[in-house]
Amino acid sequence: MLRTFVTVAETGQFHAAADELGISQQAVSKRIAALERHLGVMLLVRTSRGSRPSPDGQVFLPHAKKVLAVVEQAEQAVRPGSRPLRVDVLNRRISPAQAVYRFHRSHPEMELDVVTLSTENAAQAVLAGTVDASFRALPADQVPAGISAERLMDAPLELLVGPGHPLADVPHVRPAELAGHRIWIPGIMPGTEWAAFYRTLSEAFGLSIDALGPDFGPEALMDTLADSDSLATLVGRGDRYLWPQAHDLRRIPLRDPAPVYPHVLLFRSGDQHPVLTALRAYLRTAGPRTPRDVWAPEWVEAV
Amino acid sequence: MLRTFVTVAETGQFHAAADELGISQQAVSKRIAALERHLGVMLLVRTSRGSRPSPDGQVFLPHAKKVLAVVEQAEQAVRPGSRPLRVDVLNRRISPAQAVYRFHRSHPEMELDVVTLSTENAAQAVLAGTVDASFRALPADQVPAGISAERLMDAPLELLVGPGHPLADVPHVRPAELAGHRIWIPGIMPGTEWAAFYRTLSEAFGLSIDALGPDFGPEALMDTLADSDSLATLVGRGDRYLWPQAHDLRRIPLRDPAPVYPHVLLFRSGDQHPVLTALRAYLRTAGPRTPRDVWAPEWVEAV
DNA sequence: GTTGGAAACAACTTCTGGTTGTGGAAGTAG
DNA sequence: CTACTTCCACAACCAGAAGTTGTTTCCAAC
Repeated sequence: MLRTFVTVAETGQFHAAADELGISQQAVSKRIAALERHLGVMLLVRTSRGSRPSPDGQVFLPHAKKVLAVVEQAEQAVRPGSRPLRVDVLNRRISPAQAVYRFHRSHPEMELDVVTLSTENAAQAVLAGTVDASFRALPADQVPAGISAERLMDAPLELLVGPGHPLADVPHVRPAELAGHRIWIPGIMPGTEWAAFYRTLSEAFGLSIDALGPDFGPEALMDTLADSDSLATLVGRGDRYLWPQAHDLRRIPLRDPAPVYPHVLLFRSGDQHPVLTALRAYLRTAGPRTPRDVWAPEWVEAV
Repeated sequence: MLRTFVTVAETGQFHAAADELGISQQAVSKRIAALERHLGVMLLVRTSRGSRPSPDGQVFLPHAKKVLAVVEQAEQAVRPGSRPLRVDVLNRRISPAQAVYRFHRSHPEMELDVVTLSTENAAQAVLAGTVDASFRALPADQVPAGISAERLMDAPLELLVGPGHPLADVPHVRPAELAGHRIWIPGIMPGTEWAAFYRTLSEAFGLSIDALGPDFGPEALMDTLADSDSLATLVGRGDRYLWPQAHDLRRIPLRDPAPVYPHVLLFRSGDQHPVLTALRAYLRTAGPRTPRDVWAPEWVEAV
């Protein structure tokens, strides 16, 4: 209907538009009439030598073209084959996602989309082409054939506590000192490498990490933390949450050693997609540098 | 179809979306299936507890919302009642149109559209509400009741000639000196106040202005001028054409006296539209100032 | 007046897009 | 394990939207 109007406006005649659209002149007439009825205004002034946009039509024409262009973009975004690079992240707040956004802002011409797979098997999705790359912390022996893994970002962990927590005002804390404190990280799906990371971490330092419990979202977690004098959680440096501005929450860096969450980028081996190449290069240089004396699970591939 | 997808994505269930859209669950199912078939990708992953966007769906969702928003804008632009201010100009290149564009750029929040009425009777169109304001050079006695006229911009005329024209290199020229030169201004509709202006001008200074002839557009006129040693035309200072960059055309200001085209803004008396008020205020201050010793037709209302 | 071109109208046909009814898969409670 | 619930897909059916061909009206040009 919009396309019909645009075609008539550009050809100046119903019949020419009908030819171009491959339908009959009468069908064009009906479509235009329906569009005008829908909008409640006349869009075209009919003369004996064709049709020209009325004032309303002149105003509407660029909008109609814009709609068609946006529709085209929408279809392009999911058309298999020539679509933008698609990167999977665990969630959109963690530091790798933020780094991808920064990359996109500094290279606006590089088209890329960020998605969140709910799948456990991200490698399978990468192989199948559902996504082009995925940020994970996959153990080296779990990377299947055909998939490459590059450890691109180590996110140092920080303890997040409310103002009443015993550790609220220390400048930093050693992981071993967290033994006995209750650490709550809701929303971790069992069986994911995320869960494996925290399990390894808790075993290495004798922590009690409660990864279960319902996940009511980060806001609810923040509320709970702010009101509790004993509860704490772990976040990565660079993760983007509303805190600590709201709720007066404190981020306490972990040191000696500094546990890092090893973000690994999975992608199809040999994938030469230019945006993927550029993204990897960007992350190699622009990622937050790892502090000295880090701790990471042994099972993470050392790249 | 897009709205259906967005609704399902936001509610998470076909049935809830169907309720919200006022159709049956089966209809929603069909629509989504048709959309997925059209795009060639799965947009939703169906589980036994609802549906969530697939990676393709996650990418497509913001595009779909964008389409809906743009469609809404398009309808808004022509919806009678609360639509943007609509200003008619003789054509989009002349200085009043350029001034309106400048106003729009400096006040992006002021929504306004520019159209070109092909009607002779712009005042009628303003009264009828087809447009909210119209730039004309209407004689004072032709302004009908209910219409206000404000002379907002005097555009000094300039002679436009090719490099071979006898007047090509003079710094300025008096109108009377143009007697004997052939001046060609194609595309003037007889009976318009534009034609009346040039008729009055030619009578006042004994010029021979050829306002007839086919109008092949400004590019053709420029070509002709550039190649001719005797032809010239008149343009307003501030009119935006591709010249004089292309074709090596020269603009020669007219002086002693300086004829000005008196652009008058017509609008409904008492129209309090804030954008109209702001536009008039802007044009009063930002318009090009009139030089001393101007000439304008007597019949123009002196405001 | 006549002619020719452009768009609208009318009658008919097709098929899209809706409906109701039903079935299957997956979770959930007893 | 079985029964029940929830959620979506499939089938059959039906109305109306949207296409077709044929015809009429309007208007400008000859």
